[in-house]
Amino acid sequence: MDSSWVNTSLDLNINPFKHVNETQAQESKEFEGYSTRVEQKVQVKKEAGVSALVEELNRVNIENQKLTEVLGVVCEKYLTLQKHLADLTSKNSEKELMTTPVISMKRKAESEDYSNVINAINGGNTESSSSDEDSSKRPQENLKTKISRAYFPTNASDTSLVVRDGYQWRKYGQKVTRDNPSPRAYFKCSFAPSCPVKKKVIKITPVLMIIAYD
DNA sequence: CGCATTTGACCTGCGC
DNA sequence: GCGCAGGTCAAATGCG
Repeated sequence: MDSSWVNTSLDLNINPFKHVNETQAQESKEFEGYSTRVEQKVQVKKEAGVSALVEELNRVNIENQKLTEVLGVVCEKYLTLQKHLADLTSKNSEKELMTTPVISMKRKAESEDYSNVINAINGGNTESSSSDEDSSKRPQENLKTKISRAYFPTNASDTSLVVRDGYQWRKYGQKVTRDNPSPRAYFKCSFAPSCPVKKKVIKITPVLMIIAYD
């Protein structure tokens, strides 16, 4: 959205009396012979109404100017954000191009998943956007397993993948994967013996972990 | 001693 | 069908 795309002016008619047409002028001439007393009464009423209308129109006009200014500021901020997003996206694509030859073409789904994570971060989403897309494309898979993700800040010096999220988890495995130098940890819910919930903790940057709940 | 964590082995699924 | 990589299991180990 650009400010040039939208006509921010409300195009308020601040002087409606300009647009009186010729027929109305003729009609007024025809009534010139009427008594002056009636005319004066009507004139007094008209003047009071006109002054009120002009006052109202002035108020609306000022409001219109203020809104135009606010809209201009909003458009400017939007353009700045859009530029920032474009920069981040281009940086990300460069990074992907550099890493693509290293990452095996196998486990394609996993690699795509990881890039979606980065995209989600760039887009400012805390929830992966891919999950929404997948839900429309592959509804049957989502019926089987519902995976949600959360991003968790961590210290760069903290090598443990233990996340205190208020639930009881038992770590049952840890694995180093090719697409990420830092290991990923696998946890099972230990809140109840029959609890089927699992979570996977992956450190995607030194200060950020992604937790995938299954 | 009991529980949680670690870690190497095994299983499973996907791509070629 | 084979090889590879992610996911899981279970014995070993550590800690309170």
